[in-house]
Amino acid sequence: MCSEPTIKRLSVYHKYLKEVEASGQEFISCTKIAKNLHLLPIQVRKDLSITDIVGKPRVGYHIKDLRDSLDRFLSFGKGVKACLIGAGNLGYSLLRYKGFDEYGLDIKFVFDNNPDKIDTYIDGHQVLDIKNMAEHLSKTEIDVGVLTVPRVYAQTLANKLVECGVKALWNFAPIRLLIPQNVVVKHENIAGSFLVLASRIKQIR
Amino acid sequence: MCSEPTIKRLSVYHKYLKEVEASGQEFISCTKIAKNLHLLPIQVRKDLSITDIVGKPRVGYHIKDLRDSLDRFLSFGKGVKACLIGAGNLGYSLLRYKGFDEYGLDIKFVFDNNPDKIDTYIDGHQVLDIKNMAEHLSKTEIDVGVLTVPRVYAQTLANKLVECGVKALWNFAPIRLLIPQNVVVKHENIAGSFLVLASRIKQIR
DNA sequence: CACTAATCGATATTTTTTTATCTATTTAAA
DNA sequence: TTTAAATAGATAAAAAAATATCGATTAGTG
Repeated sequence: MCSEPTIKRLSVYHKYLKEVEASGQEFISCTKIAKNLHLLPIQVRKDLSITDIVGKPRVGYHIKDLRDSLDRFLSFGKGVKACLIGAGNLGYSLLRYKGFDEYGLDIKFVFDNNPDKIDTYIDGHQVLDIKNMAEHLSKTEIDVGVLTVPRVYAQTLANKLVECGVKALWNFAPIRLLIPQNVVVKHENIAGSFLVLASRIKQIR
Repeated sequence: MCSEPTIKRLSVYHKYLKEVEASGQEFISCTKIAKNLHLLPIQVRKDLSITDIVGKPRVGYHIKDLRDSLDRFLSFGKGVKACLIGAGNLGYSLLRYKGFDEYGLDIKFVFDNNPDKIDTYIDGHQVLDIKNMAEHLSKTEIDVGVLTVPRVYAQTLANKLVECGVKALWNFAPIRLLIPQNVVVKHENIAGSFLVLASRIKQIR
C-alpha cells in the first residue's frame, strides 16, 4: 500500500485531473501538476508511480489514462457502508458534502436523539431515532460509524457502534476514543489543525 | 519549534490533562497517558519534553504544572484574528464549535453573499455582506481567512483575502488554492481523510 | 534499611517520507 | 537530419518521525 500523505495527495491529483480533463487537454507533465498544486515535481512523480501509467518524456502523462488509473486505485472507498450519528450542523454538512460520492461512501443510516430532528430528511436521508440503532445495524451490515456528536456522547456511542460490529470509526468529536485494537479509528482533530496553522503564522513573523 | 504531528498530539494531551485534573488527581505518568490515548509511552515522553516540566520517576508529571506549561506552549493561537467566509453548514459548525476558544481563535467577522443570511446572527456573530469585506478588513487587521464556501468560490475569495493582507488561509473547500509563497495555507482535505480511512479498512480484512 | 519495580530522560536506532541526482527517452526546432 | 531542451523513471541521499535501549532516580515493600 502507500502512506497516508500519499493517499491524500492522490485524491488531490485525482480531482485536479478531472478539471484539466474537462478543459480538453490530452497530456500533462508532472512539472505542470506540481506547479499548479504547489508541490515538487519529484513528489508528484513518485506518488503517481503507484499507478500503472508511464509518462512520455517531454510530453507527460495521458490525462484520461492517469485519471482512470487513479479511479481504480482509489476505489477502496467504493461501497463502504456508513452510518452517521449526530444530525447537528457538522453532520448536516457532511451529509450534503458531495465530495465523498465519487469515492463511494454510502451513508445508509443517520441517527440522532433529538425528537425535533427524528423523521426529518437531510439530503434524502431520513433521520432515525438513536434508540433503534442496534436494531437497524443488525439488519444491515455497516462498515463505518461517523461520529458527529457533542463530545460527551462520543465514547458511549463509539462503544455501542463497536458492539454493533462496525469495522471503523470516523470521529469528529473532540475526544480521543478508546476502542478495541481490531477497530480502525480515524480522528479529525480540528482544534489541533488550528494550532498547527497558528504555529506556522508565528514562525513566519 | 516542533512538528505538525507533535503539535496535534500536544493538543490532545492538553485536553486530556484538563479532564484528569478535574477528576482530582495530582500526578500522572506518561505510561498512563499513553495507555488512555492509545499511544506509546516513549512518544508521549518525547512530545512532553518540549515543556519545561520534569517528571518524577515512579510518579510521573505534576498534572497542573504540565497543563500550565502546555497552556503556555500552545499559546500561539492566542489572539489570532480571523474572518470566516461562508455561513453555510460548515461555517455554522465552526462558529459554534467551542474547541477553539481555549486556544484563542478570535473570529472578528463572518461574511456571506446570501441576502437571507446577511445581518442574521450566528452564535453572536453578525453575518456581513461579502461585498463589504475589503472595507471591514482595511479597518481591522486580520490574520487568518477561514474559507467554508463552495468549491467554485474558493479561489476567487482566497485572492481577495490575500489582497486584503491576511497572513494565512484555512481552507475547507475541496480545492487546492494557488497563493503567494508568503501566505500560509492549511488545507483540510476531508475527502482524502475518508480515503485514508477506507484504505485502512481494506488492509485489515 | 535494603531491595524491587516503575518511571523518567538522554541517546541511539529504525522506519517513513521527502528531496536530490543522474541517465535515457522523446519532442521540437535549427 | 541533427541538436537542444524537457521530462520520465530509477536509484540514492537527506530529513523527519517514530520507536527502542539503557542508566539514573524514586516510591513503596518486606
